[in-house]
Amino acid sequence: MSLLPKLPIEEKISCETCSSRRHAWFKQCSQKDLEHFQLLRSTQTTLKAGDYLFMEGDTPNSAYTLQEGWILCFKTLSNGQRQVLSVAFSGDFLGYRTKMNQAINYSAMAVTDCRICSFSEKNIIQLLQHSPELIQSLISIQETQANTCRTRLTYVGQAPAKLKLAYFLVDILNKLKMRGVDINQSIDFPLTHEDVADAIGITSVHMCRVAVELRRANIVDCRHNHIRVHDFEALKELAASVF
Amino acid sequence: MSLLPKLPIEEKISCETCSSRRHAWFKQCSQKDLEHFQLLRSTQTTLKAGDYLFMEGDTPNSAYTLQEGWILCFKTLSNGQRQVLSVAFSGDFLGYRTKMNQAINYSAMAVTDCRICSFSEKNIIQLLQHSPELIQSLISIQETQANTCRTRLTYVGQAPAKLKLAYFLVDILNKLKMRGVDINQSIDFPLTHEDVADAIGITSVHMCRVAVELRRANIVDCRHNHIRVHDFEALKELAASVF
DNA sequence: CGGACACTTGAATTCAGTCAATTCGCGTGG
DNA sequence: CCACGCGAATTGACTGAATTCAAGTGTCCG
Repeated sequence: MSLLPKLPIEEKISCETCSSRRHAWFKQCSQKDLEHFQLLRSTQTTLKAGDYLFMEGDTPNSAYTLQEGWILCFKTLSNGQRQVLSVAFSGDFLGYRTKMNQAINYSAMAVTDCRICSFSEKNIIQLLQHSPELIQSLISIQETQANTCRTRLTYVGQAPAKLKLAYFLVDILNKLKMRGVDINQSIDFPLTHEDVADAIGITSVHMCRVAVELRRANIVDCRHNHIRVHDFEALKELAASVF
Repeated sequence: MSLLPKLPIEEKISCETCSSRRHAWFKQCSQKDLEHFQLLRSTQTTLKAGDYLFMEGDTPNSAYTLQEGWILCFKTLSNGQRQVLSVAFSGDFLGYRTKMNQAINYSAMAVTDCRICSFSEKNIIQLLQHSPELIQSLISIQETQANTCRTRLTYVGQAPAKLKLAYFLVDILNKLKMRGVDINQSIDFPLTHEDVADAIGITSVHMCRVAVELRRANIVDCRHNHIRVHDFEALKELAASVF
């Protein structure tokens, strides 16, 4: 069995019942707006683990709301290294550019099977014209993404590896928690040591050493597609010690 | 004499004649809109080198357009280290948040004397309601800032010190060039080695070593408030080799 | 049960950090 | 105009965190 249950090619899910709704672009919409919103949804698709939603240099004419699954956004360097920019979860909005005909400058790859909702440029423009709250929400999403990136830049630039890892994990655990995951038991965690290493700017070998250290300290055990938090308080304390 | 001529406490400059206009939020405004814009400008102020525009944790009720001068945005860590997030120039828009009553999570400090144009939250809201192009422009500004941050994160996380420095300098030189500075001669450069080091995630001692290396290679000489580019092509080539 | 990939570990190396001592350059005040 | 003082830049010696290389071992999944 794969990590997460394969997503059936199922009937389209309505916006109203979509599990990602609480975290998505349209979280503040009224019932009436939601109906309109749904009409302008272009397509609903699935990705298999390993598939790209888009690649650096692509010019996708849509933006995407991730309904279910994990997606990794990253930039690739000329020497083949990656910098993971963000991990996207249910509700996250990806691929939007002010000018959709301009190339996107990072890649997005599914790390698990995913279900995704697409909006064409045309429909996005119509939605934005229709609803001022959606504009507000879009600006707010961009702001959040920028803040996350600034924070990441800060700890990647300045903190030692152990704290980078702690901060990164707390960040992800909080997001999972908000989505109803019980972090007191073993959780599906589809990122490899290498994925995490690329996110916090260290090598996978060093990532492993630091991971071992946190495990031996009985704080958190993170490997083989699972994470088990033994002492969230201690982990949060480590993370908090950065700022 | 100070690095840059002291800014006289002069008469308010009109938006129309403001030197930052070409790079600013309102760069696409019509003549008519510009007049309206100017009416809603709240105040025009000056900062002395070293002054804070705002500090992490503040809740300024205005956003700012930098008219003239250099401003450094940075986050501070608990151990006293800084991560410089961006260097702002003429035309850059600072301090905006979707909810202006929420605290800002980084600081902005003048590194030279600056002239600044403020917009109160109330007036920003009115401007945005008045002009859809301003909304568009705001989203576009946010997008650019996020892209810059993602790029910085990538090279800070993955590149060796020499390439980080090259990329950072090319970035700044390009911005200066866009603002009409002739980069073929010695240029005012008010950042210390320490400022640059904090931007690219290394120590000032190591920054110095790398700076010496680039100088000995006859590529660029950067110290004591001046930068002199000897071989911009070579510098750009170094920077380009990151991605 | 076997193959692939993820993870682990050790040893050697290297890039960058730390500490400390000068030197340099600029602005101030005599 | 020169001397002084201070912050910035430089240098050397040493330390240390993280990388590299290489050889395992463990786990998952078909």
